[in-house]
Amino acid sequence: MAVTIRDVAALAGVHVSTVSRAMSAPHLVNAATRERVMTAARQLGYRPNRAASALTTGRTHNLGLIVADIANPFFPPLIKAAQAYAREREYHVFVADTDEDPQIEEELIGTLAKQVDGVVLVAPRLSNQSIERLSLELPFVVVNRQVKGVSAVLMDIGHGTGLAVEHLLGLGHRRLLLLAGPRGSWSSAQMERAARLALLDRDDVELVITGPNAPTETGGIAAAEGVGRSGATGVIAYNDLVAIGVIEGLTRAGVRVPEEVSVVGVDDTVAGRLNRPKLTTIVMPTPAAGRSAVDLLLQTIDGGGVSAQTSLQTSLVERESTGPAPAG
Amino acid sequence: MAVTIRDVAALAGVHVSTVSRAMSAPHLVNAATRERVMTAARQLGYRPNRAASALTTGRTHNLGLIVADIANPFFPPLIKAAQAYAREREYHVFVADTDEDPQIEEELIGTLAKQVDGVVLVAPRLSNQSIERLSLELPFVVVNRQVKGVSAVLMDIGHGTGLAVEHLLGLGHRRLLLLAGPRGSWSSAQMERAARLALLDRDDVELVITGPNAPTETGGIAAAEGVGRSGATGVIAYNDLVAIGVIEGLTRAGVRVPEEVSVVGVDDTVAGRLNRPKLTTIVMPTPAAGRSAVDLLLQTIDGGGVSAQTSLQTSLVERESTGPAPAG
DNA sequence: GTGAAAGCGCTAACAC
DNA sequence: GTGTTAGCGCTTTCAC
Repeated sequence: MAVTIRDVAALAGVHVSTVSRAMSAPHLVNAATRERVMTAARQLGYRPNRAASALTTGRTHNLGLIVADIANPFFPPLIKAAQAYAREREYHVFVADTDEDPQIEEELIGTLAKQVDGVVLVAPRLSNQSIERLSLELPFVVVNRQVKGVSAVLMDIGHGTGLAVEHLLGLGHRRLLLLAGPRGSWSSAQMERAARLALLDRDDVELVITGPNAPTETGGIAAAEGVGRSGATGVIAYNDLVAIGVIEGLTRAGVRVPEEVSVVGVDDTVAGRLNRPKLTTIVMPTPAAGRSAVDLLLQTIDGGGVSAQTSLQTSLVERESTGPAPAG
Repeated sequence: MAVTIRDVAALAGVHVSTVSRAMSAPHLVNAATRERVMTAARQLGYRPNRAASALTTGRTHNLGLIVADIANPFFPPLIKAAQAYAREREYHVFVADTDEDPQIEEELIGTLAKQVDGVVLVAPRLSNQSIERLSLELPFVVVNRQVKGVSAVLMDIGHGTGLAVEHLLGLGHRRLLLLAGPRGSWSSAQMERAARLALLDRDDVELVITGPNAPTETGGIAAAEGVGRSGATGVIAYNDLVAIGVIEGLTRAGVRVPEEVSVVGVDDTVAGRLNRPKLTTIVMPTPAAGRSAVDLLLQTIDGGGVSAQTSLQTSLVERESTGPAPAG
């Protein structure tokens, strides 16, 4: 086997407990002794076994990060940032994909529980009730979801939606279509609320909301035909993928974007930046969300369970998929 | 704390070792006893502590997966597949990002070592020598890299490159440009070799190779101006991102794709599918690679360290970024 | 300031 | 077939 604390102790000529102290409570040990221990450790290439120390301390120095679909371009920047920040704080992170299945999600939490100090749940598919129950046993942070008593990182998509609505109104659009996301999606609900709110005092503007729509390009293509039927000239899609799909569907049907119909996405993924026309989209601060989630989680862990919330601002980036409403 | 094997033992009225056996070696225990144990376990919601058992068995049931950049669209499908397959086999996976930095990569391996049974290194930036040395201490599988004595999953990019060359020749292109990847990239080297090989007996065709290029859209934009200088009408880029960048750069310079210059990418990422024109690209079987890597790793772990290789076929998908060579 | 000893949750001989 | 015991690598009282 690899080198253990015993080997270090032997080489340094001290007891194992002294080595342990030298590593994790240096002030409790004589400077000279500590030096000898450290030298011995370096010489042997000693690395403490985190799993072993977890057994006594109850701290694994591991985190779980559970997402619905790693391959969905929304998640990778968040995962990357979370993982990078965790590394800075000397934590490792288990990344797991639920394939949008709440049962897998719950199972994953169960099997991960003993090996982590806490879990970040990104846009979970689990019910609030389940999350509340589980959060009694393990610190959680949810991203883009609000659950009583559970720390959360929220990207203020409502604000972004308001921006998108204003943008379209400014371009002269008077008939708007909001393509909702999957049933039960928190952010979709926020978008709907915000869009309604923004139009409350505008009785010259009509808002149509359709859904649920699959959060994918295919979902967007399927939704495209509804655009024509709705008569809307301004469309806000649940996410970039859906927006890209809508544009694709519209283009196939001979409808030009943005000349005849303007489309706004959500997320600001690579996909949207690469699409032609380049997508006007609501920017979700995913890297910041990843960092904040880990930060909050570590606070929750250290702070002994007080829940907190971080709200992150969204913004609108105007590119090529939106333009002036067609005359008439 | 949570429920332990002791609680189960107490409830079932047996010794802890019997519980342990009932869980991991059921055939060694009386059917009736096992039943009682299982019932007790279920009743209490008992979950074995993997970290604790790892202490005695030496098996953590965890894997490490180290990639250069989670946010690069090449990786997520691989990560997703690896993680899903690992879950089926009752393994959890630590995912870590090195930011293309070999030092971080090595450090990560070091800190992960004690907590995993093996590590998958995807397109590592580490030197062969380092990998060989590290592989003495821990089972590894490398993806798209060949290191003596280390199991590997190879995507046969050489074959794909041959296909791309043939495709361009068939379209009448006689002056080809290969945009190499980062220095030290195994797959870039394979591509160069294959391209040269494919043109060995064609002295009517000229091949120019330039590089290294950053494996990003920006790298591609930067490379675009070299295309004009080379006089090439057919370009094979190191990956989709570079291809997209080249097209962007070319377009800005007023060069039309594919009418004047044809561009082939590598990877078949979402990005390429979404790009306009849609990218003709060499398809990398990334999900299969993720699965195979985990499979090989588990074999290596169980089999006690014999190394093996899996080679995965690549193919070419023709879309809109390639076309007949311009006359003249 | 350092050593001795007990114990975290679990497994693996070894008895019986 | 089951209980006893020791021990994995580490931390944490408790003495001295």
